[in-house]
Amino acid sequence: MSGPGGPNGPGGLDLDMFGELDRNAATPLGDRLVTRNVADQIVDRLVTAVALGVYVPGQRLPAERDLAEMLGVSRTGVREALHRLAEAGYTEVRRGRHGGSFVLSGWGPGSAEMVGRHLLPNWDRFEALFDARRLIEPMIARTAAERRTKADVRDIRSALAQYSGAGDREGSRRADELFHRSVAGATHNPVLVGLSTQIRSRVSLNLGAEPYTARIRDKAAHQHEELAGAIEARDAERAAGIAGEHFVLTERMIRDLVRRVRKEGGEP
Amino acid sequence: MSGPGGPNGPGGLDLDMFGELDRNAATPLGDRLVTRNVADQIVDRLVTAVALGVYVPGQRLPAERDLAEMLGVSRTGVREALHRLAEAGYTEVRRGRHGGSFVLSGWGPGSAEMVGRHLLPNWDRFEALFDARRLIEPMIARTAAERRTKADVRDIRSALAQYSGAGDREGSRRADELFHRSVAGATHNPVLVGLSTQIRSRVSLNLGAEPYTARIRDKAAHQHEELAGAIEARDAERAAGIAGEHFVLTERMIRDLVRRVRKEGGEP
DNA sequence: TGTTATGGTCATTGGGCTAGACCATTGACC
DNA sequence: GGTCAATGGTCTAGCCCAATGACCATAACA
Repeated sequence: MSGPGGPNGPGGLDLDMFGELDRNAATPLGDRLVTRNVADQIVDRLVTAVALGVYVPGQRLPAERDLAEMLGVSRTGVREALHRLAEAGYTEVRRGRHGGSFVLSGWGPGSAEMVGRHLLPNWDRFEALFDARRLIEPMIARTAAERRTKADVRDIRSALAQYSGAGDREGSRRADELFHRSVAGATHNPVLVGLSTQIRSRVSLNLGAEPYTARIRDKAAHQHEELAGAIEARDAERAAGIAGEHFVLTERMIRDLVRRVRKEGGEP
Repeated sequence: MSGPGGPNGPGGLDLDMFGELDRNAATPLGDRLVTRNVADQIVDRLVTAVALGVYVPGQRLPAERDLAEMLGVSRTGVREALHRLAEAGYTEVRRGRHGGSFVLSGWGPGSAEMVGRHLLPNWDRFEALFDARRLIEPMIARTAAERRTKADVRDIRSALAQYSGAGDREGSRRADELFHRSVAGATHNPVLVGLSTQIRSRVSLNLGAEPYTARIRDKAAHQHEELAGAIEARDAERAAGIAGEHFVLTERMIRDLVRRVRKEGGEP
């Protein structure tokens, strides 16, 4: 990925979003250590959040001081990150009361620019993550169906209700997270819960995926219902099947998106 | 050992179940940023390498200057890491020519003391880890059987031969690691390879090493052969079944060991 | 028109890491 | 027995990043 002065230009964004994922493959101790800049990491997360649809064009990002506190980092680092975003053309900075960094139109989820810069350069890695998720999540769903207690069912149902009642995007996101976590929780295995959480958070945080549109949301809601039903009925295989479909849903969306951009923009 | 983030570094999937489970859940931007210490990262890598049998008891780790160059880091950081290892009792540092950091032996799993002091207090953790392994490894074996290429088969066979030729316990351990890694490698998914590796290293880390007797070794060797055969034959279900049995084998051994010690020593 | 929430700027401080030199110790080899 | 090369042990100078904290500038709202 473009080093300093690479294809993105001197002020460009260099998004290394995977760190040492496949480090174990080569030498016994792995590659050289990389200590990532604070600002780099923040840029990474913000760009991803925009790609995710967490922040849509026109929307304001959290204030510098807030971001600093949220991320447990000084305002200095946050400022540098926000400025890089602005220089790269992702955002516009306004001063004064109710000012802040605003996502520019044209840079939302699905923008060709976003895909070209964020997704294509790491496509192999995305494939691996998707692939792993497609294998692991159904396994977790199957196990959940086999082991669930009444209390688990209550938790899952409650998350489901919260998903239905969620009004905005952020609410949906939270409820979705809660739902999947409660499913994983039904395995009664903290290792699996952690694993599932991490995979989901990496697919979304590292990936710029899972855009929220109304249609997707409805379909996802339906699958959630079905998955909950299968788990409640202790129908392990059906639960696994539904989980598989569920995660293929967003995966396919992203594939379509990438394919479209590849055609338009030509091969990089 | 192995501080927050686990031995795989910030990019790897982390199986640590004692971290806050809801860290990534709520906030759309994810966890608080952590800039990991250089020394921490080196410690993690070294501990993992030892746990995986890359360096066996009695063996010398690379010299400070070499490690520094290998990892692209200054000698200062390497020194701190090595000293922490020594303080933690993993290694012993010798000076002079042909000196260095040497892996210590003596934290093997056979001793009742080891069981009482380390195994019992974390028993829940083991249960979860074993449980997860019992689910994940068969899945990996299944996937490997479906995807293996001729080259994969060659790798697996080669590891198998090395296992047969291994004379001592450490040699077996290395060959075992190599075998399982090559099986995971046949999935052609770096995420799965990392996951499998991490599970193995976690088990070893908590255990010192897996129990080892001639009988177990032979049985394991036999299962390895069978697993290799199933993968070569692309018999996914059989591969999964064998993998399941295989990991149940050592699991049962450890349970027996613990039960014995519990009886002798009384409940802690 | 003041208040307030925001970004803009600055100086200071501390920590972590690098780079390099030099010392101390040991064992192998001649 | 001496020599020497490889190794850990120590120290210093310096850099860069990040944190801290204060203050300024600006714009919108009441």
